Amino acid sequence: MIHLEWYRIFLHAARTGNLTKAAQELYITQPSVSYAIKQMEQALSLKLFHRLSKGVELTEEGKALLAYVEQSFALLDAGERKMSQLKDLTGGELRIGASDSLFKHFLFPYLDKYHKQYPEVRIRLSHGKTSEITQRVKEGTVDFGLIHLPTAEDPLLTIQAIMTLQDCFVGGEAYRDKAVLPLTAHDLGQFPLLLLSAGSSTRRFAEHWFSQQNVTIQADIELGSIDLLIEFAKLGLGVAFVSKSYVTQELADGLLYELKPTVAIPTRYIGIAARRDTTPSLAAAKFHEMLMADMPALVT
Amino acid sequence: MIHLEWYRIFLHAARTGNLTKAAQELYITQPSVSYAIKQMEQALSLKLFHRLSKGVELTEEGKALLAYVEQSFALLDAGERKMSQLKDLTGGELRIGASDSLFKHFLFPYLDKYHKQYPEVRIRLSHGKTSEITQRVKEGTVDFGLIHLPTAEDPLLTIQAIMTLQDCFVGGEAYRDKAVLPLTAHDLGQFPLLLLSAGSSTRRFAEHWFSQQNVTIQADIELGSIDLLIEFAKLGLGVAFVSKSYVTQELADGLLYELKPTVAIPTRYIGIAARRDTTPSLAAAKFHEMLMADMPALVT
DNA sequence: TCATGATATAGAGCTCCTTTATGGGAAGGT
DNA sequence: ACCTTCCCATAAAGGAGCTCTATATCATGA
Repeated sequence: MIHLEWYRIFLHAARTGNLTKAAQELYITQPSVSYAIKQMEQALSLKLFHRLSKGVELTEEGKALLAYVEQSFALLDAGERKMSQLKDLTGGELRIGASDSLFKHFLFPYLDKYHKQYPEVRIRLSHGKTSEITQRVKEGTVDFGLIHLPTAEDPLLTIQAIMTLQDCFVGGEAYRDKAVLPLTAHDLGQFPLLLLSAGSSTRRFAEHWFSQQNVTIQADIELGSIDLLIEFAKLGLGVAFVSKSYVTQELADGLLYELKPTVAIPTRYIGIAARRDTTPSLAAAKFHEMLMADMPALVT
Repeated sequence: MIHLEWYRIFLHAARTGNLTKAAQELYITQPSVSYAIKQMEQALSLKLFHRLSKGVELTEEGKALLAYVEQSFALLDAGERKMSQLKDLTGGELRIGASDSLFKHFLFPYLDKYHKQYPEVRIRLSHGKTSEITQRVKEGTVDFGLIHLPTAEDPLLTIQAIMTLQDCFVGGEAYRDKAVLPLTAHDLGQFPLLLLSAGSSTRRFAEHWFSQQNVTIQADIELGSIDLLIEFAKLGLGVAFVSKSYVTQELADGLLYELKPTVAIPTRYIGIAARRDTTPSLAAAKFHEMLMADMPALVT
């Protein structure tokens, strides 16, 4: 078996054509290089160098070997550089999966900040339903997932609540006078409702809230994007069910009005799901750290 | 600095996902593998494996590294296979340079035999003038060269005579009666002469022989190919100056007749030129051996 | 709770790489 | 011719660090 360290010595010797110089480059002594080359030649049972009076020169066989070794070492060097990049986050990638609505309204500012701090880290986002996100976390396809809680326990996952989410009903100018007194679920159900598409956890959550109060609702307008939901509400097309934090600005500006329900909408939690038993990549760990630094302490 | 042997251990560990198995594959103990991986992680200052209860699993960084290491090792393996081929002559190449006329009439049977014995060795031939051949030998572009002697001494070359060459004058049927008695150079110069093109060493040799006897000649027909020279002579177009061994058959068959000169044509030598101080490649050494086995002992 | 199968750690041992010292050959200058 | 210089090979001693044995520790599953 060829001792791999020999290849390094071979490489230097071949490039310099001088065992003494090769030794200097490697910070070892010339006999050491001599010895290594000799070992190598014995192992391969062929001569790699011609010994000339003014140094060494590759034999044809040596030249052939050099071609392979050079390429091989170039790869290893590239690998080590890559590792170094990953280490100091000047490379690598951060892969986050999240429920559709969380990206823009929750994650975006952090991604922006992260990207500014580590511009070399490639950010890959994938969205999907909560079950798809957790699956990707388990597979290792994403570093971690952000999901709405509660979700099913899974022995392979750690799930940690990191943020509260307070939903609310909002309407445009037309609902200004409706916004004074608390409304029953039934009352709210009478308005044209602007809801996220069926399948989203927010939609399920809203339906659940209504159904608990024996109100069956039907979305008048169903959209895939929370932004559009808010825009439509501003235009007065109906009452939207959205997270309060997404419309803080609009409420303050008087573009939207909150319709308070008689029965409080439960607080929801945003959770972060990661694989148990695995250390996240450095890129991911840094992001996690950044996220947590900003979060109020929560009882999980 | 990463000790390269670590990579081998890393590779096995990554592939098996089990340090103990990796150790078995490498015929070392598990703590040895543990130790190596740890060294490596410290050297790169990042974690390469997640330690799970049922083995190890690559981290993202580890996966990235594995890609490089696998490719790199594949190359080294390929290199070792190549060396093995070169060693047992199931690969590699034999590069011979020779003066034009030598290939067909001298070298061909050996090349044929060599190729039959080592069909995997690629044979590359290059022809040119003697000076070009020796130049290629010095550059290492060819393993060795076959040339007509004498040639200039060169400190970088070893030149060894390996075969004698006896030139002669031959003519066709028309010269049958001329072939009885020895002829002077002057007599021979009167015949239409069939000679190799100017520039060839055979041509120079012939001219030299004539001029030493104060005969100035002029080629009536000048050809680049010895075969054509012989054909023309058989057709009776004149007297050709060729090596006797090339026309042995024709002389025996009575297709050509030798015109004996009064002054003997000196014996020439075919020599083999190789670089001094360098061992030939194995492919070349074998050919050289095969060549020499067939040669009569010669005083150089 | 015990057995099993992993990895981590500690400490001793020994391999084999490295070093120092030396020799010899070739090239180049005097 | 002789001396100097440069370079590689060899011998023998020394030691760094890999490897081994033994053991601890932890997780899993029966």
